[in-house]
Amino acid sequence: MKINVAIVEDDRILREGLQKLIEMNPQLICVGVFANGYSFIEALPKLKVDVVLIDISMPGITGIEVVKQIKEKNVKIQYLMHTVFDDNEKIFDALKFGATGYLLKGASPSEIYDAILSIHKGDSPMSAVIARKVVNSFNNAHATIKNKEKLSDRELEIVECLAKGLKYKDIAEKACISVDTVRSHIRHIYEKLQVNSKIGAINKIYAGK
Amino acid sequence: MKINVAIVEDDRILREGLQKLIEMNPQLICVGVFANGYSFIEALPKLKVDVVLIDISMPGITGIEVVKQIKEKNVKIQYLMHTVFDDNEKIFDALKFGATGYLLKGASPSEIYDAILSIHKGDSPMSAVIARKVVNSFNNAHATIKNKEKLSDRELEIVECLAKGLKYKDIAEKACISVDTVRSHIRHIYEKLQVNSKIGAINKIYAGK
DNA sequence: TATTATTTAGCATTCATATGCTATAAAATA
DNA sequence: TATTTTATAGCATATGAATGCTAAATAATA
Repeated sequence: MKINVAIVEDDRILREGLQKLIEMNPQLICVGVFANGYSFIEALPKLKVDVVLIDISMPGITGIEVVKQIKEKNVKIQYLMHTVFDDNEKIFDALKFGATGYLLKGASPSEIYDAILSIHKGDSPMSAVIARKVVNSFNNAHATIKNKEKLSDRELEIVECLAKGLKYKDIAEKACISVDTVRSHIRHIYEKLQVNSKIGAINKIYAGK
Repeated sequence: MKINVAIVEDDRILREGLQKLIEMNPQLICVGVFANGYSFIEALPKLKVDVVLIDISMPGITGIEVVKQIKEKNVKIQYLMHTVFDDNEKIFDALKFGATGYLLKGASPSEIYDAILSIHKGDSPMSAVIARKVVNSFNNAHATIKNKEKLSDRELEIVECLAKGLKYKDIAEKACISVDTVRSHIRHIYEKLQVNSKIGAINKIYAGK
């Protein structure tokens, strides 16, 4: 089964280069080439696309906006964001909206082929440079784990309930204990974590992201 | 400058294979080979290590535990986790404790070399399969962004304060408005997000991670 | 221009939370 | 065995938060 690929790229040279590259590979079909987000979104209803290779930042509607708008209607299309590695925040925004792969500008033909096949398989091709940016978003998890260790199992269970927004009464029912016992647990939790509110405790346990 | 590499791997065949591979590369120095986490932790004080290639799951103390224990003392060492791709939760745990790269078992010599050089450069080498697991942890961000869009700038500002654990009085001071106005904003926020508590609102705006 | 959204502000009331103090049995640990 | 941690429970009180109702000026939008 061949993979249907669309290209969205404002730079003419790059766009045509990518098109030729896709057309040269017998496993891929180039189903559309677009110079901007508008024309792609417009053409989409008539298009059968598996993978979109899209420039992350284009004049007018950006690649991120395209992902955002289309993901709401069509979840299956995979977006391989074409980017330069110092696009920091944009890289995260695209991820949040449902992009699943990154291709650095300047990638070799074989890297481009690999990335398209990989993303179509359900993986997330991305360079180590970009992966590091993603990995770093896990960095402060270390402190929160140390706080987690301060609490007993039962206490952690209570904090989980707090994080879900349950009231003391709800927690009492769920845990089959009295409201006063919930209070007691929470008192201990606050002491251990050195906080004095539900949100304070939650932030110590599930901080950052 | 050569890169000092340590190997921690319980499987003898694999361990010796990796050792030979490292020793064959003139850019790398194998400063230690260990059959388990204990002996590595014990030897560490006398060792000058840049990159540790470590099996994620070993009998006794696991690779994850090793990362966890050592990261607290020595932040600079980079951990390249050696793993099979269906190790799902372990992969996340290692990330949280400070591992920054993944090497699949069965990787080719050149992939191993690339990964070591890459992680030492400050990037995060990992296969597309593993990257996808990481990327998927961003999946529910979409819903939260849509909720964010429902709020005005001022309201978002208030929610941020709530998330930090500020009280109404604190928020009023910080925003230079009256406590009643804070109340008013929060009332509107709750209506828009269809919630009835601070934590409910926070979860709608900063959900999941 | 008419309507809606935003930002500001007030007051009263009920409900929820935080905290001070106490207490007991079981379990884990020194 | 002695001590500490954990899980349970109670009561009283002060503080904080949620909600019901109102209102008015400005900004944005239909």
